[in-house]
Amino acid sequence: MLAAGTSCQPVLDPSPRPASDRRPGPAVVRGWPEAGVGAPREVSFVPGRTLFFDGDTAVHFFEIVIGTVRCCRLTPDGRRQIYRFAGAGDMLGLGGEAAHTYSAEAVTGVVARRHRLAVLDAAMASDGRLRRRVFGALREELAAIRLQMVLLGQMSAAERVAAFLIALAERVGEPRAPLHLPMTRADIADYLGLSIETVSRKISELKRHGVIELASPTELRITEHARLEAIAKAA
Amino acid sequence: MLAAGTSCQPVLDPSPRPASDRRPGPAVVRGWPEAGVGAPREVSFVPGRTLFFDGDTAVHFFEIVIGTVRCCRLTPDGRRQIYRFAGAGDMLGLGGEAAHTYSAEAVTGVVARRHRLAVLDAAMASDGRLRRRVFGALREELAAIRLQMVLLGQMSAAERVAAFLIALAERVGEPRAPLHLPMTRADIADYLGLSIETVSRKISELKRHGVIELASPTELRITEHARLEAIAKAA
DNA sequence: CGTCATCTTGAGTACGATCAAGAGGGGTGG
DNA sequence: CCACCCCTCTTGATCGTACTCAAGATGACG
Repeated sequence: MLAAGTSCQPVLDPSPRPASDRRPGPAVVRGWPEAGVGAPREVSFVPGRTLFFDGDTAVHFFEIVIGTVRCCRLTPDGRRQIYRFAGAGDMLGLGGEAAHTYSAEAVTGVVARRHRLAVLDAAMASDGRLRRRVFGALREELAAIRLQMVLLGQMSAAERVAAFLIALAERVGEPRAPLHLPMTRADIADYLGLSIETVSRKISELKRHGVIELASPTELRITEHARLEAIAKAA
Repeated sequence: MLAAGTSCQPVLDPSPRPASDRRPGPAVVRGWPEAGVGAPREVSFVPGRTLFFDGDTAVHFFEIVIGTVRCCRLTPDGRRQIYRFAGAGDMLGLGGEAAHTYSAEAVTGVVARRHRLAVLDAAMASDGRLRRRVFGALREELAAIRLQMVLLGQMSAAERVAAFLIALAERVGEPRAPLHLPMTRADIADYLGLSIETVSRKISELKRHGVIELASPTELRITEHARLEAIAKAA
């Protein structure tokens, strides 16, 4: 299914496996040395595949090159909280935990650089740039997660959806550019602490009020940026 | 009001100022050198006083010696999310941000060691133990915050309150020991993403069902640990 | 003893969840 | 190529939980 060793592009599996398929499925494309952190390997994942599981012994950390990854936790009774959507440039599993405390799953086709955690500590001693970069990644993750806590604890459904779209648009940079939602409504719901139906309703409302245009469920454009920001008033 | 230089114990101000009093009010008790991170000073804060404000230039980080600190963010329209209650041994403001992204306020009388952030980077290069300790603190903060996101996004009011009490009890260690709540119901509400009334109601329910004993609003004992954990089923 | 802040409890309301049904779209097989 | 299936998304109706508003209880402090 997965043509290994031929391309850096994410190779999409025609029949993506369910997330419950409990095999980390990296296809090693190639590896090369990089200063400071040993020899990273570039690995790719088809949508739905898992980079690592909650509870796995933390051996590697990942640097995403292409694609979107959802970082999530499951409760014993099956509820899921996505606490982060990671994209190109983001680092995963940096905490240095003995075991990962969350699962990381490919939402789209994903290409990532895989580094050994073991060499990180030593490398950080000698390499100030690396140390500051790792610290910067942790800092950004903390800042983002704190914002998300305000969202989950204090904001209404409409505010959450508006804030989500704004954050997504800011990632892309261009405020007028069409926006692609790589994740499903279920993913968005579990990220925002809402039900699928509520997410769908609030998006429909924004469309009905002319704040956004919806070409398809996954393709939209923010037409009234100011109004969207007014709705997501809790910055 | 504050007898500086006389004691390490938190000196409680008889008339605590509101949190809106925008002066960081450390009373320097004494300073001494410590290996690796320059010369920390031991500073104390009366209840309600602020260690640092959201947006302040990050000059110091703090290590709590005594007391409880609430780390929070305010939305433009005045809603508050407390994302962490920090206690003895916890580190605050470690992110290394240019500016703090949250406020830290003393809930009780607080004594803390104040370190300069500027020397941290250099010290971490040479001191592996320090580096791992700082990393460990960041890791723990991330792990705790992720748990809190599951709580905020997925759990019911009853589950949140139960989980909160369990977490508090685990901090103390002794499961049968009487538990002191240093924070008000408003603090708990803003931490759990609930209203004051709901927090009060759920605590009353636990009391009515014999799961906890409530000597006073701030003094309780968990009598039925298993049932409390069953209520907070989403570990 | 009075005042103020916090906490508790009650009544009514509203927001979002749940249950349910139908629409749209992509992929597969006939 | 078309029909069918499945999955996702949308929309509607109803329900329940937690919020809001309101009033009283409790306790600390002057």
